[in-house]
Amino acid sequence: MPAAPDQRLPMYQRLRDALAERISLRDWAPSVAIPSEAELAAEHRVSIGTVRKAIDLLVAEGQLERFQGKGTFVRRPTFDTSLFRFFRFQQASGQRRIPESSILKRGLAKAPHAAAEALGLASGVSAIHISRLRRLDGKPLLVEDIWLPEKPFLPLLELEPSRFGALLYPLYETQCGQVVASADETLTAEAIGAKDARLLGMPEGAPAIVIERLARGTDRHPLEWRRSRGPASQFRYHIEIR
Amino acid sequence: MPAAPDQRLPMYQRLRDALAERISLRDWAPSVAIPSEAELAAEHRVSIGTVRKAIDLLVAEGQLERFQGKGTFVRRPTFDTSLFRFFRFQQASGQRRIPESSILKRGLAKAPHAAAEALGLASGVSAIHISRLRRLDGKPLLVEDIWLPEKPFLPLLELEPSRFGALLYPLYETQCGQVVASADETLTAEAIGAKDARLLGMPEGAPAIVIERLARGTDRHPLEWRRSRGPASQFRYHIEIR
DNA sequence: GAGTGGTCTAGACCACGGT
DNA sequence: CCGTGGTCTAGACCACTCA
Repeated sequence: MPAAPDQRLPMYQRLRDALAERISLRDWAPSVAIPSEAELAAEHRVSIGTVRKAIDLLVAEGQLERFQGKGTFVRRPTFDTSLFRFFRFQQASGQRRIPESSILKRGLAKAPHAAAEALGLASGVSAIHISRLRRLDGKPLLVEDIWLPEKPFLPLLELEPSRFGALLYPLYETQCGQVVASADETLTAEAIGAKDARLLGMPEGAPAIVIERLARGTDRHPLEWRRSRGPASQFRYHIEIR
Repeated sequence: MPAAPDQRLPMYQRLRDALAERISLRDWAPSVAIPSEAELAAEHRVSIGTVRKAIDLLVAEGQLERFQGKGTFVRRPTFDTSLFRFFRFQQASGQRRIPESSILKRGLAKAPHAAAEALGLASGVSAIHISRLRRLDGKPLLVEDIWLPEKPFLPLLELEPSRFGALLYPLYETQCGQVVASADETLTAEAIGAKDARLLGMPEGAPAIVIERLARGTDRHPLEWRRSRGPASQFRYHIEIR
């Protein structure tokens, strides 16, 4: 997989690639600093400035984090750029809140086309399906359908539903050894169906924001696909153009 | 306006601010290179590395563009990160296309609350209103309501409607001397109203993507506020999370 | 105080664009 | 050919964290 480093590439690019590979191989735990800039410079026979430039790239990509005086660390994604962030949960008092979650369904089922394709499964193959409703202060916010490949995620089928907390990704890590390292999200809007409308307490046919997420592991292989729906009236997404 | 440079700030930050101010004062035309790194280094009595770091920041912000061998140039925003980009115009054959535009209305009117607030106008004050329908290959895509402060934009009221092309920003520049340098966009979705539904050829109450844009001049003062609506079925927005 | 990243310098040579 | 930005070096000193 790791292609031979192209000698025509600048040194700092090759160094970036070398470091990126060690990150994806999980050579360095996120809690302990990677080797210092001086050590990396000596190890790779380059000057410290070149190391800094390679690390600059990885920091810009969000793969590393620097802390002055402490060191440089492998970064875990915080999902603070997720589109979900733009559902404004009424009492928008500033700080982030995690909605509670109740499992509506959990089992094996034939994956729908979109899920199978995103996960790279043969069409018609069965996969783990989790359906849940997320609420904030009891008020329904999102309905989610989550699809996972059977292989590494089987333990989830045996876990007591009460042990599913508000967040699934820590569960993937502790129960299945899978770390979510990145994700792709797609936003669309559509008229809400009768069933989801009932769950969300909104009129049938009212506009809903639909967010699809494909979560990937450290090697960028697909881990989880989910589709979430929530009332469009509570959603505002903002960007700046320069 | 330009605060006294804080001596505690790193040199490259102060230099960035100095360059940013010259950009916003339009000292440098976008078509001619700004002074070379060596010249800026000499002028500000710093090393070339410090100049490079200051320019790095402005390039990352999208204010400058570098071309090896040619020089560094002031960048005009291309709006290629605009949310509008994610309306998929049927034959998505890759390259960008600019929808045609027909003016539905043009005149002075009392600005609605959202427009007045965004533009910093006293509520109830009258402003220039342009309403238009945008099509691609004859197929309606977007309805737009555009609001402009009377002051610099009066020439637009006297311009023959036939001279409004597909793009307004070049007109703002040639007719009113106003350059759009940045913008904020907000995305929501709502059920389409009867009138817009008719214009867009979609069923009343169907979900529509609503994009509001506040365009700003070089000094970041608000120039134009617009609200655009289009069928949600043709919209897909994608981001990556790391 | 030892070790980390953050800032800054003053050079060298390379790659590219235009003359 | 010259001038531009791109890469790379080998140092210096500062600011911060932690023992």
